[in-house]
Amino acid sequence: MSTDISLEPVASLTLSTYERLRADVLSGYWAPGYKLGIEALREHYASGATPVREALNRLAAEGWVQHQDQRGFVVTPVSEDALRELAKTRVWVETLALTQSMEATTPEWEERVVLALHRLSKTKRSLQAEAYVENPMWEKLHRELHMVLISNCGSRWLMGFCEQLYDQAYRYRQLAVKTSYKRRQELDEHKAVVDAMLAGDVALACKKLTAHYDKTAQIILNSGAT
Amino acid sequence: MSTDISLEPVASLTLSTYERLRADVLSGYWAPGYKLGIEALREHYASGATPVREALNRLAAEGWVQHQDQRGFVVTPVSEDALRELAKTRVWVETLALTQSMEATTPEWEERVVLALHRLSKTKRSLQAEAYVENPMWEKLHRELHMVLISNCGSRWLMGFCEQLYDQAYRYRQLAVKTSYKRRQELDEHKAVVDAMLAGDVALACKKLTAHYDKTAQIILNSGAT
DNA sequence: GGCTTGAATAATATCGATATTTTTAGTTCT
DNA sequence: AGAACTAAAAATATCGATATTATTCAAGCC
Repeated sequence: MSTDISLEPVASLTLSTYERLRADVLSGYWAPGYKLGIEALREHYASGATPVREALNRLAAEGWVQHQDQRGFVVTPVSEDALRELAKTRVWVETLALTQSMEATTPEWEERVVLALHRLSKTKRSLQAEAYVENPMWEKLHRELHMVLISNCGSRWLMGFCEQLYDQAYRYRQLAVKTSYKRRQELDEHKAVVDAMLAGDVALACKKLTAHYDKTAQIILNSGAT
Repeated sequence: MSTDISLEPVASLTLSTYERLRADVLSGYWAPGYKLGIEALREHYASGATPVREALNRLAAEGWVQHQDQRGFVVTPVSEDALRELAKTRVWVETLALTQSMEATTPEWEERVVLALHRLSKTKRSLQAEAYVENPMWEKLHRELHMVLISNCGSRWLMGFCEQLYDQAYRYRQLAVKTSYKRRQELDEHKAVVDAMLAGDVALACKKLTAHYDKTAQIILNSGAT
């Protein structure tokens, strides 16, 4: 099954449909290239045509789905080239954001980073030891760490771009995980970035961050998921 | 009046409504903070509630309007701080894109840049000599030049971000123009960027581009439009 | 007088039905 | 057979009407 129904009072059907649909595209539940028929979605999410349509329009603007005029919506396809481009862009934009964050460093920000790393280090990547089973808490804290790292850059635009790129990369990660899950010492990689950041070494921090992303991209490419 | 009705066959009402609405927000026809009531828009654009709603959802995802749940849509407000943040981000992201473009330079790209600058130089900024009257052709070619300059960066994401920031800045320019129009030697500034680019001097090109944007932001801030 | 309460009002969000358009499938002609 | 055309079927886009939810404004209460 796909997403669960949240128990909290739902503000509007459009929003709820949007959020669930988005989550299902990110997780790979709706595969890249899949034709998202209005009627099918309406039924799947127990919603109406209007909310589904509005959700799809928002997702189209964000690049998660593509809209072919008069021919409906499809989940944005993936490709090796697209992944390489994404990874490249991510390195550029996020090192930029990290650099700016570090140049405006404050004790308060450093503490937030340290805390985020600590929390992540206390959390298991997989819910099971034998096989990989996504741990939502780990995912949440991982995203959190990356966002906190750039949160001091002073530009909401830049943070938004990083967020977008992070989520796009997450979809690729999800697709790869379905094929093969490679163990790796992610904590060390994160720690290297944070250490360099605490030392005030911008170049080293960017280098470590770049290495982290390059490795991620490489693993996904090798998995052959695309 | 706001936007003209295009004579070409319109693909879908949603798309047409989206495009006209977007143009009207960009031009400042709908002022920042203005409440965009569904019924009013439906009537203004001779469209239905569904197309209007879908257009607004797309614009919300792009940051042109804000959606308050169950309370409709408003045009995203402007502020001095927001403009400063926008200008700062633009400098960061576009110098990044320009740098990457230059590092991957090709004769073919250089020719496209030279051509874009030439065309812009042949076009008047204002349709009238005495007073400022926007020249749509100049606006088109100006945007074109900036886009061509970064078009060689190798990342659609990055180009998309620059486009978004460019259009956001355009709205601020439009608002400022309504207050006061300052003459300036824009062509020289553009030429300086292109010359540095042709000389292969990345640092200088970025410096000139930064100066260009800083000046633009300063003029808008001084106009007191925000 | 200021604050809360409660219709009346206005707007948004959503649904069900309809008009278009695209796709599919079948049929005919070369 | 293969191409081209046509009719039927399916899907999208759009409309008009309804249900819900905020907002307004006036009356009652402390």
